[in-house]
Parts: sequence; structure tokens; C-alpha cells
Amino acid sequence: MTLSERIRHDFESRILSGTLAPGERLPTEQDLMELYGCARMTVNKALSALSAAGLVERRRKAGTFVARPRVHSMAMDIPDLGAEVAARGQAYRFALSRRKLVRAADAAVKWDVNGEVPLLELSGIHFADDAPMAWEHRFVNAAAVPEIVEAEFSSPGGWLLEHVPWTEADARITAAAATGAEAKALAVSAGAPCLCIERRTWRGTEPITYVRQLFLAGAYELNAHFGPSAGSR
Amino acid sequence: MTLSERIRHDFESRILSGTLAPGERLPTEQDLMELYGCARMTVNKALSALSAAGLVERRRKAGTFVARPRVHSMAMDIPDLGAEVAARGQAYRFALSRRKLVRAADAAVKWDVNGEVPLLELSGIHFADDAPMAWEHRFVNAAAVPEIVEAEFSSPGGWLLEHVPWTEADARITAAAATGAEAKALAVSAGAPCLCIERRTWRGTEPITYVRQLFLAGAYELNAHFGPSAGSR
DNA sequence: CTCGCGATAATGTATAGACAAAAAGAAATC
DNA sequence: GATTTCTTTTTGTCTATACATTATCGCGAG
Repeated sequence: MTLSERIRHDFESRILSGTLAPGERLPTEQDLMELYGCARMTVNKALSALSAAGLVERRRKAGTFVARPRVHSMAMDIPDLGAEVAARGQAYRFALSRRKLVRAADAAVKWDVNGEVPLLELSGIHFADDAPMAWEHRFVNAAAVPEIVEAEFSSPGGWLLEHVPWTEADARITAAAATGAEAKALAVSAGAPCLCIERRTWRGTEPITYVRQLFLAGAYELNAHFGPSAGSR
Repeated sequence: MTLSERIRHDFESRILSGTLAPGERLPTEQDLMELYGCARMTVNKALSALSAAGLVERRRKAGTFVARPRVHSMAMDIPDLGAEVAARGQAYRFALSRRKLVRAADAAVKWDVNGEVPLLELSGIHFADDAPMAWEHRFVNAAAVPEIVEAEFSSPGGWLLEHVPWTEADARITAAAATGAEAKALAVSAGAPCLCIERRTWRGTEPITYVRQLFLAGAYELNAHFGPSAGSR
């Protein structure tokens, strides 16, 4: 591994692990060049790469700072439903119907976490202007994000977006008919078409959350854009 | 604009416009440093950035080459249904039901192309093991891709993937109930839940294709992965 | 003709230094 | 006290050079 790669990796892992919190300032290039005993260009290359990757933000004279978790830099927005509904001028509300700490082994979901890991199980309904638009069932790795167990939030997705940067995610998107319980919660008849999104996110290799969301057809659409992204410049 | 940015931009635009074709070799760093009258590090920075962005591939001793159109490097795969169905061990077939050259102004679809542009309108059904799985309605910019008008293909999506690299795409994903005509084509009852994908692609700023696909719930799922991609290294 | 091997041409990384640009913070002025 | 101006710190870019790395190409031996 080359030196600049090592410097980059050092800070990357500290940022991803949370040792360096969002907003925190990194040492100056001067300091790092003494610390690693190398030329400034070498340090600069490493930090510039981190900046291009969106992990840090650099400001002249001020310094280099760990970037705040980015919502929009990824190819597909991880939607913060609250913000989206508000952007359409509707009133948003999330009604929590379940909040319980469970062992991973007891969770009725296949998720690649160790059975002894504590999970916070959450479920509830998203409302736009008091009309139900989505049903959500979520598990959060309470070992990785202990704060959430006591946290107050208006919606779990929004809270996570603000507090826990994710570095990796996958999504599975299907269409499904609402089953009895789901249909009842969403106040539609059984068999109504829904958009089903299952998503898992990680910070590094550490699982953060698994969520299954069921959107009423017509109430929501997913938009994705692929191409030269602003974050890659 | 800095010099290295300018060098990068020069080649980026030539690659995206197709002036530099995939596989073609770029000048060596030596040549470029004479051409632009600068140091090699400056050229190197520009080319390394292009390499990190996945636009070129660099090989020691061999040189720098325009990367081949990448199907899988983007965050979400633009699915080639034929390949996916085949991967599941099923027999794939596309039944073309319409193939007609129309003026953009006459197309019953809102798409941001000039009204006089000739479009090839295609529609048909995707079968897996002789069971219909999706209905597709597509327009292709015949001015940008004249070859397709005469082309033989087993599926329009597969043909485009192989022949026309796209640089930008967006997608709109919703759930919908199959309407009468659609339900009939897919051999299900009206109101059956479907996954609806509308997608547009561009090469540079030139529109390539617009497609609306309707998948039967259960017959198909969309998978996306977000994270440090192989192309960004 | 084939295989292996070395010369060579290309990229990859690093150095030390220089100047530019921006912006925060301090000082001077109104 | 508010505004302007100056200083200084920190990043941004570029230069010229050096050496490392490696895959390709051509040549020679078998």
C-alpha cells in the first residue's frame, strides 16, 4: 500500500467508525506531513481523494472537516419521507405503532446480523395530510447505534439520516398487493397495488438498519438518476 | 478553470461525444505535457481523475484507453431482461407487437426531444418460459441511433445496451394496477399489481431512449446497490 | 516456430519548493 | 460600535525531478 493510500485509509476508517465525528476538524496538511514524515503533496493527494469521495469537506484557511452525512450525494436518494412530503406542501406525520428492543435471533426477518445483537424494532405509518401513504417496518442495530434506543424522533428514517452516515446500501424494489393487516393499516382494500421497498444499510461492514416500506400506488414514486454525479468532482 | 481541469474536461467531452471511441488510445503523458506545455504531474492529475471516474482505463507501458461502455458500473443496473431471465435458467423471448417510425410530435409521450425528430416506436411483451412477465413500450431517438431502424434484435433493450453507451439516465419507479389492455397483454385480470419503470437515457446531452415497462408483481424485482463502486477506484 | 528473457516505454508514486487564492481573525479607522 | 483594511493561516495548483513498477515488444536461443 502506498503512503498516500495509507493516509487516506487511516482517516477513512476513523470517519467510518465514528472515531472522527461529523463536523470534527482534521489536522492541517502541515501537521500531517510532519506526522507521517512526507511531503505535503502526498498528504494533499490523500485528503483530496477523501474530499472527492465526499467524506470530508475542505475550506481554505479553515481546514479539513469530516463531512456531515450526505443525503443527496448517492445515486438514488434514500428518501426522507418527512422532507419530501413537506416539499409538496402537505403535512407530514409518522405514527409509531411499535417500538421494542429484541434479540436479532427473535426478529422475524432474515438479516445477516449475529443472533445475540440487540435490535430496535420499529413500525408505524407515514401520513401525508392525514391520509396514510406508507407502512414501515424497521430494525435498527442497537449495538451500532445505541443512541437511538432513547432517542426522540418524528420519523425513524429521518433520525437515522441525520445521525448515522451510511456508506453502503442495497435495495430491493417490487410491486405487491397489500395483505389484510397492511391494507387495514393503510385504509385500503386488500389486494391494492403497492410499491414495496426493502432496504439495508451499512456503515463500513457494520449493519445499521433493515427496513421494509409499503407505499400505496399513486402516493409515492421513486426517482433515480445515474450519471456524472456532483459528488465525484 | 485550472489547467488540469481543462485537460480533464477536454478529454471528457471528447469521450462523451463519441469523438474518442471506446478502446481508442489517448496520447501519452509525454505528448500531452508537450501539447499543453505543462509538467507531467499536471497531465497525470487530469488522467488519473478520468480513470477514477471510470471514463478511461490506464495500463502501464500500454497507455491510456477510453473505457468500454460499462453496463454494471453504474449504481443500479439497467437490466437486460434477456440476460437476467436466462441467468435464472428460464427461456427468454420477446414478442414485438409494434415497430413504427414516427415523428416525435406525434408520439403520445412527453419527452424532451424536438418535435421533428424521428423516433422508432417499439412495443412488445417479455416472456419467461412462455409466461408473460412484462409489457414494454419504447421510443428510440432514430436521429441519434440510425442503425436501429434496420437492426435485427431479439430484445430492444439488449440491442441498445450492446450498441449505444449511455452516460446519463434517470428512472421513475412506481406501483400501478394493470389497465384493461395491459392486463390482457399480460394475461392477468385488470387491477393486478405491477411494478412500473419509466426510464430515459442520454449520451451526453443527446436523448437516446424512453421506455415504460410494466412488470407483473412477483415476476420481477429491481435490485440496487449503493456504495464504494468498483468504478470509483 | 515457440518459448523465454531482457530492453524499453509507459504509468505510478513521491519530493521539495513556489506562488495563488480564499477566508478567518486582528487591527485600524470612521 | 461598526466598518474597512491588513495580516496570516490553510488549502489549491503547478513545476521539475527522481525513482519504482510493470506490461509489452522484439530478439535470440532452443
